[in-house]
Amino acid sequence: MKYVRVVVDNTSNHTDTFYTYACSCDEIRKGAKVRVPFGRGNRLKNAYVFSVQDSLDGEGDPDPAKIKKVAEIDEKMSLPEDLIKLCLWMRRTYLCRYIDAVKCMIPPAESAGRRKRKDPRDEFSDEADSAPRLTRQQEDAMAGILPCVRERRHETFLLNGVTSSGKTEIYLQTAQEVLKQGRQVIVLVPEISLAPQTISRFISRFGAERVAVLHSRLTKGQRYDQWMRVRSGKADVLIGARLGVFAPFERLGAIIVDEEHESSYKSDMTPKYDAVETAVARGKIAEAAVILGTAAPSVVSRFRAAQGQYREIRLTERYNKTPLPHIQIADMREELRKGNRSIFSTDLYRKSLKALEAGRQVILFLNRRGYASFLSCRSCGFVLRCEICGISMTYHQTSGMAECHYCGRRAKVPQVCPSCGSPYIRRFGIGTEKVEEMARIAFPGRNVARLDLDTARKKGETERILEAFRRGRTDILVGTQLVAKGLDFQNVGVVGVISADVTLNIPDYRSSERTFQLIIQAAGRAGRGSEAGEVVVQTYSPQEAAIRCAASGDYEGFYRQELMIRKLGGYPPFTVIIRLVFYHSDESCARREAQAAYLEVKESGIAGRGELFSPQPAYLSRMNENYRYHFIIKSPLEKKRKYLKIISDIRQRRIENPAAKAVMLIEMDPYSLT
DNA sequence: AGCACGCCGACT
DNA sequence: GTCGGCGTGCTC
Repeated sequence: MKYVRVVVDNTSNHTDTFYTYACSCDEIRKGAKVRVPFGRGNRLKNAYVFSVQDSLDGEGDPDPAKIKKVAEIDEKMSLPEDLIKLCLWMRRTYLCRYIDAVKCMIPPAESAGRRKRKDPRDEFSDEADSAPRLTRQQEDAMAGILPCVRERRHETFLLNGVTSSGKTEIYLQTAQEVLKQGRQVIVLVPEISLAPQTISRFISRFGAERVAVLHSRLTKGQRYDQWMRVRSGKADVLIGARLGVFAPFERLGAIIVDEEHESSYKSDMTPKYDAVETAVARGKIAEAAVILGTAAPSVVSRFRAAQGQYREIRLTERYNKTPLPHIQIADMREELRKGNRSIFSTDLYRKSLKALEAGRQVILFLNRRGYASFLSCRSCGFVLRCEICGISMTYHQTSGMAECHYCGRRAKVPQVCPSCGSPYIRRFGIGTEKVEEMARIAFPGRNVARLDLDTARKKGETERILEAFRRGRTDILVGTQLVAKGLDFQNVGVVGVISADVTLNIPDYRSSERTFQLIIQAAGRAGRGSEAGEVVVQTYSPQEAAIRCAASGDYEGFYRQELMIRKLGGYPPFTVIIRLVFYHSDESCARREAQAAYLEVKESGIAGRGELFSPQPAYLSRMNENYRYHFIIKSPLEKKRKYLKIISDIRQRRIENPAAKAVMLIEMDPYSLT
């Protein structure tokens, strides 16, 4: 007879603990999925085994008289042991429930219909392909990675390689070695729909039989099938979006994260995990190598590499030796002075025209998020920022005031520019639709298409638009960052960033980083074929480090400057931002409970200067009939544990207190403050 | 979250 | 008597 501690699949906050059951099967293992009688009705519930013991040792164990027996064991749906450890890590790190973590790792309930379904791998050809000769730099990179794989120890590599430096080949050869060791490999890509080249290269190298694909766009049935192929050992290479990090491999040898800087690795649902951080945690637990690949590392990853937590490997040469495209900055203040009020600078217009006449194509980017309107001077480029937080303030229609989304500070909108006295201080906001319209007018007779969230919503539409562009039926493609990510078109002569200021001025401490990334990525879209390409970045803030450094390809310069700003402002990697959101249909409820939690944190006395900010309505304060209040903690790294303890105690007290009506959400390093 | 228990009023 | 209303409290 064994005793097992299980987590019961029950959405209740009140059952987020271990329950002890007796089990007559001695072979029961950690990670097993079981069915247990639960509650007064003894109805069978799904549960997962978190530990197995031979006897009841008293400590934390319940009254033996209350212990029931495990009803059945579902061997084929069990989880590997390292994932159970990862659940514990997730609960600790993101303050989610055990079951929330488990739910990330199991496929959704099998659908009733057992019809034959389409396999997501079918879309990819599997023409066999063999490993090419590596460049000298690639050889050196492999020399760093291979010993780690062979010795089966954990290490995180930050593979920092310029666009087209052959990072994918490094991934392939690392995977090759992992498979040779009889182990398995996970490859994460930021957006599966935009990475078909990566998938087909893995399928070509290893054969579709060994490869599984996992992402949220699959149907439930497809996801179940792919999950089973991994679980049963039929596949040993998994390519997936962020949830692929939870693939149930028993003998994980490596996790490869492509484009590690991408924001899509952050989950927007509970638990709000960060797949990159989770990959490193799983790599440690499973003693697997982790490779974070990127052309421009996130500030946080680069900092960790500098601290020695990761080992950085650089690839500075392009595989085909074509030069990186030239990036030109167009100063839109100057354009205004010259009387150009259009959205296209003279240079972007001329270069585009020339490229189109030469039979080449043009991509125009604009990253516009509907609600984010900031205040900017069109004469000098001044942007209204919060004096305390340093991030741009957002104009609120309702109050007519500018507000800081971090600390809640409000300011009157200045009539004239505080910096240069010009009256042209305006709310900023044009969208891709406008750009599409203007492009039609500016380039008559050319085919213009638009790709953004609105057009991508329709199934198959993204593929159709991209295919039309690939075949040259479209001359000009207007889009949001959807177009910037990893697309490989050979005939793009010009890439235009319509307004780098839009990303630069979203109210978030990462806005500079995102702008830098966006420009580097956008530039990577130009001149991928044999001929060079040109990039024009339009901005009202040409002096900004993110823009200057991106244009000159100076990552180090940007990184140094940005790190200094993060240090001064108390932002990651020097702190962890913890955000607590409270929502309820009754406004006073949400406000009162946010205030109460805030006071508890405050009265604990651990918050130093500039660490704790008082509650305020969230930007979209009324969402789905709910009123939302939030507050923010900037926790220095060494205090993270203490803050998490306090917050988890608050959560526990709220569970026990029936007067706590609002829903409390906890977010670590939130991506945005909506 | 379920689900049973229980203490109340309204019905056969 | 006993059926069912929903408030209360526990789930190994």
